Amino acid sequence: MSQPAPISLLEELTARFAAAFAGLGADPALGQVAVSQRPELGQFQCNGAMSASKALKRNPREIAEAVVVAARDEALFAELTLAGPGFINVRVTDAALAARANALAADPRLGIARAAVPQTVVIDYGGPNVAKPMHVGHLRSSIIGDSLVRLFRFLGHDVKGDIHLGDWGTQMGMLIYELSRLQPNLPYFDPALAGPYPAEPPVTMEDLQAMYPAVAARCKADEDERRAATQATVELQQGRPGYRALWQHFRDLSIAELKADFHRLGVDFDLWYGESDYEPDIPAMIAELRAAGVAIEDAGALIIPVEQPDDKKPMPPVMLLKSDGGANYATTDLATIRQRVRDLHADLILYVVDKRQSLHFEQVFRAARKSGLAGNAVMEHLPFGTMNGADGRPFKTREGGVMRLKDLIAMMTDEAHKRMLEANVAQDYPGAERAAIAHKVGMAALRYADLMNVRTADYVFDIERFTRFEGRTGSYLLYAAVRIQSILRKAAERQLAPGTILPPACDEERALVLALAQLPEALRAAADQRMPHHLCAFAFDLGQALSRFYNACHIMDEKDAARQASWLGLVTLVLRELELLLGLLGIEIPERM
RNA sequence: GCGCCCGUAGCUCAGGUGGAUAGAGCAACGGACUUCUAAUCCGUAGGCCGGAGGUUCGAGUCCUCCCGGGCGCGCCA
Repeated sequence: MSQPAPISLLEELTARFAAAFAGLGADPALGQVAVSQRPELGQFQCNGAMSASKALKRNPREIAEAVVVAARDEALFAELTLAGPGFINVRVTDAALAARANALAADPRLGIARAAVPQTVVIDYGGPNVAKPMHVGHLRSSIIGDSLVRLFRFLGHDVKGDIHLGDWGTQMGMLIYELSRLQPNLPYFDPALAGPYPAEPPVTMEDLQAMYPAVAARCKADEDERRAATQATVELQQGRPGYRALWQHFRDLSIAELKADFHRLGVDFDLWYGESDYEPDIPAMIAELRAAGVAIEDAGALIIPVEQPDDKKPMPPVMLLKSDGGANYATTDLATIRQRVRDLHADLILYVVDKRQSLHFEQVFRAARKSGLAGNAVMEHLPFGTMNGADGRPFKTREGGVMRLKDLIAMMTDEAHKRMLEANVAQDYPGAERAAIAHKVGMAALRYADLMNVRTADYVFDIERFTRFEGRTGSYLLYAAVRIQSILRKAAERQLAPGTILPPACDEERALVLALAQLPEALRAAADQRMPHHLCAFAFDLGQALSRFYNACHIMDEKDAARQASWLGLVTLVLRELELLLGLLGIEIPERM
């Protein structure tokens, strides 16, 4: 029933060398095998002999020789050679490679083990705000988070992706205040009235999006305006019925808009909780924190000190209640952790949030641990860098405003369309199919261009470069997959079926099998580091290995039927890995292009 | 001021726990198409890895200092 966890090729090689090192009395960890940096010398390498030299007080070269003798296995190793001070270079037999490829082909999970101990993982990403248009600042959080959701879920964890909507706090008070100024006669503002209120919202989404920047700017500039907005916020939080009714309208309008935007982007959430959902829990949480002596009064506010003796920097306390009695961002975040641990039974909580908020999360995590409300859950802030324009400043529209996600998606699709026209791609397909392909190409370009960067680094948005059909782009990978699909269709027409994969007969074929065997390491690196760019890099390497093979070996013209069937099996396997990888990146592959 | 992140080819970026000659894409130059979709592939050229010390048999990677850039630092979210 429960099958033994599959072991990757690299793990198998490492196990052999680890045993050999252990046999010499050295640390088995020194047996770590890596893909060779010098392909002309070997496919893999092990450098442990040099490190072992000190502990064993022996010449590294001697150690390497002894390891090679101990590891010897003619079925697995085609070649074990020594070089330099004690490098061990490894080549694997073609028979072993073929066996590995067939094992992958036979495994629905492509050799990827399910987590031995599945965890409940809550991933907090997206984080759009009600009434504010979603802009490119939310883009990275959304697509990185989405990719991590897909990855952790594939690895067998119980994943809950939570949008953590910004639907509470000052911004809502600002909007209510702004509407009271613009339309003071609405029933929501009549203190004598406690409802019922109209079912239809008094404003449209467009109105809200115009109101927010206006009122935010005035609050920033004018003390009185700010006070009025704060007053509205406090009254909302105290439950004034008209304000709650308005808030509900604003929230409903925004969610409808957000769902449409995220759908276009291909991002889904399991949970649509918002900050407001934790609001009722806050008094009880504060009472607990007070009772436990964790929260203390300071200068009229309620705080949790979180500094530690070994801090190298000043660590401000978490502000639970401001001196005006209002709750804060951090308060909501703590209440959220409390709920995720108590009700969702989270083992791991990942926050895909802008790197500028790292101090905030440091404080909140400390407070959550100190107070015990995090239980045993592990919390991690997964910071990401900014998407910049060509000027190196955060990406803006030509007019200098924030780029709305909806417009960005349209831009990407249009640009993809333009490229397709230039390259004469899909021009004879039906218009609806062509449009669908353009959307997929545009989204693939956007997601790949974003995810290929190391998460924490800033990157430059360059739509022309992203949508190119050449090089490290989403389109390149779609093309690789589509070419395989095309071959498999042609083969099916000729009644040719994929067969057992034979030992590779040429360098391109061998390199392709070797690339295929490295899938587990790519997924593991991406998951361990929570860095999807490893998936991007591996997908490109695999695509390139495929293209080389494709150029060198003409499948449909192959005369040897067994070899032809083997090649069909091989490219089927490549397609399955590409489908998995692109799927984890949230990239959809069209039937044809 | 204190703290965090970053500086690698003309441009955009990779570089597990320190390992051999620092890689890729784009751009440049030269090749391979009666195409299983050339959106591809092969080759050439391009580098004092910001600078200076140090640890080590070995440093892009670890430590210290400096230069240059980004960001953050109690009642915003």
